[in-house]
Parts: sequence; structure tokens; C-alpha cells
Amino acid sequence: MTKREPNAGTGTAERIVHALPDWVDAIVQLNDLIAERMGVVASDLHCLHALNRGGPTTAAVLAERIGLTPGSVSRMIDRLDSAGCVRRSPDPRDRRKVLIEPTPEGLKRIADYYAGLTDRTHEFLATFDDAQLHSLLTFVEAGRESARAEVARLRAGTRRPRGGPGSSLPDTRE
Amino acid sequence: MTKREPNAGTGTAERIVHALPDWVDAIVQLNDLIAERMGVVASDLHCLHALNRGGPTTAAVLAERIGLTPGSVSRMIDRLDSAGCVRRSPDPRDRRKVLIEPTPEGLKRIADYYAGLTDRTHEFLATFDDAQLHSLLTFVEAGRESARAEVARLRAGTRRPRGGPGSSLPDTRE
DNA sequence: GCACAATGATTGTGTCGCGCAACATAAACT
DNA sequence: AGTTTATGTTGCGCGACACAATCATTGTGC
Repeated sequence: MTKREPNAGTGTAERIVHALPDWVDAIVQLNDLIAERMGVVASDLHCLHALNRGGPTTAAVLAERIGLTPGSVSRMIDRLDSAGCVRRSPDPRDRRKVLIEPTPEGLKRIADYYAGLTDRTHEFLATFDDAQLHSLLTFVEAGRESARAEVARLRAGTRRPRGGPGSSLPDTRE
Repeated sequence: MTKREPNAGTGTAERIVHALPDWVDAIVQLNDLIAERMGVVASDLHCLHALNRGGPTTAAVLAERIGLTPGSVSRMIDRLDSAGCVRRSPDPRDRRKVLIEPTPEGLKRIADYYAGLTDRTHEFLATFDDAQLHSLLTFVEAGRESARAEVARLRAGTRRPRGGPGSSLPDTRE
């Protein structure tokens, strides 16, 4: 397909896969820091992101999205409500359900905290031409799908919710 | 300062910045899952990554790297040691210091868990030509630096009110 | 319409990771 | 030598999460 020169191309690929974990690490650090600034926990900020991405939903759906139990989500909503980031609004059609929706203030604060990062990203992407943007998008989507596929594969592998510390070594690979 | 056509380029850029958080989210999920499979916590796996990246060091340096207190790192090392992932080896020149180094078994298990993801990434990068790889590397490094810059800026902004229960709402909002 | 099961959110209880502070040991300084 | 600093390890409390029980609401069969 493409001519891969052992010096240039392979080295660049190595540098990419080497820089990726650091990038993720910096993002995680940033999320943690922003959560701290907003008076919530990192998980709560994750919850807010899930809300922004998927729209307002009930606590159970939200729990399913972020991988927590409904009970934990309930107290999480308590915290986010106390911090003024989300609001509980009962569903008129089913009074059991409670819709969780982010408040405009919370949305603004989040957008404000991430404005610097998103602005820089947009500025940087503006220096790319169309072909570069396309290959970039392909890579990002491929990476996302690879990660999701790995998650799905490991999820399908075994089931180990919260085992005791005695069986520290659950298995070796099969 | 390239001509940004509203249809093609901007849309692709939007899709990129839209896919990035999902990618990070999937990575975080994967890390959590792998940590669970290894019988440790997500923070412990982060510690192992820091160890792999920066080489064996003392507990204090490790604590500085991953942003935890030495006390927490000590117990973290206990867990990782129980799981057979790291080993404590006293420094012969300074008997206060205890060098933390990953065990070969731990390294193999980690590499094995991430093998699928890294292999796919390498395969995918192999389909890129040299120019694409270079622009990709530029983007990844720029994103990493942007995130680090944001972290540094927020760190410089205010302090850590971690211990103040009364100051749950540090700023804004009333 | 009323009793029963089903669904959804909340709350009691325990576990465990983390930060803070006190402690033990070892090196460095005077 | 004695004192001070450095490094790692625990006692303690806080808080987030999982699990199970509870309450409220809806749907279903009689």
C-alpha cells in the first residue's frame, strides 16, 4: 500500500502510540481537576458528560451509561444537585420516573472550564486541510471503536464484580 | 488560516472533537475493566503505567507522579504486591528508600491485556503514509500539550480545598 | 374497583481507597 | 556524640460505591 520507510514512518507511529497514553493521562488529570473546581467528584463530572451527550434521562439509564448502580447514582444526583449542576424533574407521564437534566448554570460552568481546551483544538484543526482532517477523523474513530471493542470483549470474557481480596490472583489468561 | 469550507472541513473537525471525548471515555472504561481483571483498582493500574513509563523509583517519587500522598502509595504498593504486580527492593545505598519495580509477571499481564488495542492501533497506523503519520503525530502531541497546559493553568489558579467540608461550593453561584 | 406483581427511585449498612497526622527508622548536619 | 531532616509506614476519619431493603407508582388479573 504505502511505502513505509523504517526510519521515518515506523518511528513516527511509535511516537504516536507512545504519546497517546500521556494524552489520555493529561485528560484524566484535567477532568479530575475540573471536577474538584466544581465541587464535585470525577465520577460526577463523568455523569454530567454522559448527560450532555445522551440528553436528560432517568437515574437507571444514567447508571447504565456510566457503569454505576442506581443507588450510587441517586446519591450522585444529590451531590450534583447540591452543587447546582443538575435538576430533578418528575416525569408527568410516569410519576415513578425522575428525569435528570443539567441546569443551564452547570452547562455554562462546564463549557467554561473546557473552553480553553476545545478552543485550542479547534484552532489547531483549522490549520489542517481537508484530507488531513479526514485521515484524522478516521484515526480517532478507529481508536474509539478499538477501545470499545476491547471493552466489549473483556466484558464478555468473565464476570467479576467485586471479589474478595483473598483471591487476588483471579486467573492467568486462558 | 486555511479556507474553511463550512460543509467539508468544519464538519469533519466537529466530528473529531465530538468523537474525542467518547474515545477517552472508552479508554477509561477499558482501564477500569483491566484493573478489575488484574485484581487491583484503577488507580493501581495508573501507578503501574507510571512505573512502566518512568522506570522503577521510590514511593515518594511515585506519589508525586500520580498525584497521591505517600501514605496512599504505601498501601497501594501493598495491594500491587499482594497481586504480584510489583516488588519492593530496598536501596542498598540508602536503606530508607524502597525502590518499587514491576514484576515480569505483572508486565506480561499488562502487555497481554493491552495487546489487542496496541496491535489494532499499529495495524491501523500501518495504513497511513508518512505525511499522514506526521500530521497525526502533530495533532496527538498538540492535544497532549494543550491538556497539560490546561492542567497547569488550573493548578496555578486556586488551591486544593480538599479538606474543607464547609466550603463545598468554592466559587460562583451566589 | 381491589389485590397482587412489576418497575423505578431512594435509603440503611458495610467495604475500601484516600488524605492527614503521628510514628519508626535511617541518613545528614553541627 | 546529639539534633535535624528525609523516607516509608500505620491510626484515624471521611466519603464514594455496592448490595439489599424500603417506599412510591404503574400495570395486570380478579
